[in-house]
Amino acid sequence: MNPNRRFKDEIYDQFSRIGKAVSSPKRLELLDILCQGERTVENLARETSLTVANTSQHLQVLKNSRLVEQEKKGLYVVYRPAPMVCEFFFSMRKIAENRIAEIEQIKNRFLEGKKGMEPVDRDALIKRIQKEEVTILDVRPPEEFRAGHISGAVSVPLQELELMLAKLPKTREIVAYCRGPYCVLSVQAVELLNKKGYHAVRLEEGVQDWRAMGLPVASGE
Amino acid sequence: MNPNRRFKDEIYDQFSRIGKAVSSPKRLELLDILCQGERTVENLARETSLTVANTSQHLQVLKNSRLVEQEKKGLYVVYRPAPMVCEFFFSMRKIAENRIAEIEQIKNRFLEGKKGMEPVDRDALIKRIQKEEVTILDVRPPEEFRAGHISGAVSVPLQELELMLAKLPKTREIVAYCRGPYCVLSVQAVELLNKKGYHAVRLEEGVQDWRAMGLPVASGE
DNA sequence: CTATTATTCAAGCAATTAATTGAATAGTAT
DNA sequence: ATACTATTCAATTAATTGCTTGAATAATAG
Repeated sequence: MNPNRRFKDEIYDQFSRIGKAVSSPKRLELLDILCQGERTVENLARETSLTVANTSQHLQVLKNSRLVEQEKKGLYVVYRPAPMVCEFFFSMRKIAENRIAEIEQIKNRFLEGKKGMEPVDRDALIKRIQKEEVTILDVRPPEEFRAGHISGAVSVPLQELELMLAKLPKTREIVAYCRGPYCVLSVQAVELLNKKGYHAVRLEEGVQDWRAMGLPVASGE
Repeated sequence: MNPNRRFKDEIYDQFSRIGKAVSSPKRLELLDILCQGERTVENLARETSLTVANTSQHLQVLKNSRLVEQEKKGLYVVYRPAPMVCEFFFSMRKIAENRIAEIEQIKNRFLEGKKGMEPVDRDALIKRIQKEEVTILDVRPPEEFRAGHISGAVSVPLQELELMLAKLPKTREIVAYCRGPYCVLSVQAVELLNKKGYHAVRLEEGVQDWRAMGLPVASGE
């Protein structure tokens, strides 16, 4: 074959390794989770409703296309996204949200009929958060809160929310957030809170979006 | 199934439409070419060494994932990238170049033994270009030159290079460029020029990269 | 050493995809 | 109308991929 043609075929073949890695919905979900912080295989399997073997296979694919890195820590293998990968994932997500109308529809259908999920005036909400006029709940697992959270937020993992209810103010408005627009933890939190008589709304943005907007993020504690 | 799980599956399934679109080497090549300017199916088929039917099918896939748009112009159908798609493609290319070592190897193997292709001091070359100490040749097809080219460059499509040789200065250094690092037009141009006794080198960057570096780009003429 | 746990490997099946071929459609020119 | 050209459609084949299952490996604890 023509060497020029061969060169191009070889080059685009290499590029397509990245594309193949992100052509599977489950691998995208894995990447999304990994962008919140490193995880073990088992943890990822639980989050994605995959078998452990299947999760491991998907992670091998991601590793072979250099999108994730792994590190053995004792009995566990911890995976984390490679540099630049999260930015790439977000640009892909953004293009999907902007150009694929079905995504908005799926979101609306899912949130339909749920209280506190109506699209709020985002900028107004963010202003109130900044002025500390509301209580902000980070309902993700505690490791994720530690890895980075919205400044001023309180860590109340969804699982513990019911037990912690007593400590929350009934009069003050509550804003719950989790990993971003496709994470349902905050949806469940807001549902529960409203059922119990609190005034709660959901913030769609996750920590990444928050940071990307230039707003303050804290970590640790 | 659990409605939360269903929601996630549906969402990531939509995201994966973008990934599936860019998981094929040929579709990536098509996108790369389209980012240089709109094209007809036939033209794309010729550039990619695909059959017309096959090209059309790939373009349908890209259209269904909303990465390209089409417009019927008389007998022809003209395709062009959708908004944000080229930025996305470039970020994908960048991640591939940075993380997949094979790409550099393939490039080196291809350029090995060719004169004028040795990696030059890029910044020094760009300075000389800006100071107009060298002649810059844009060896892409004329439509692409018209759609946008490096300021000060002269359009000499590769096909016409041999005929235009007489008009080129033998003493002054010549810099040839085309679509970017994976376009071989400039490689062929530099090879020909050096064989004929000119002093020619290749600029790896394409117009997009040039613009991205904040350097002046012109169009028309 | 043995048992336990986390992860990976290997084989097999069902579903999806890329490329090929030949036919169909839609504009244009005569 | 008829001929011609660019593009798309439809059917087929070969190759690839995702998931499941059960076994293998590796680190740790008793």
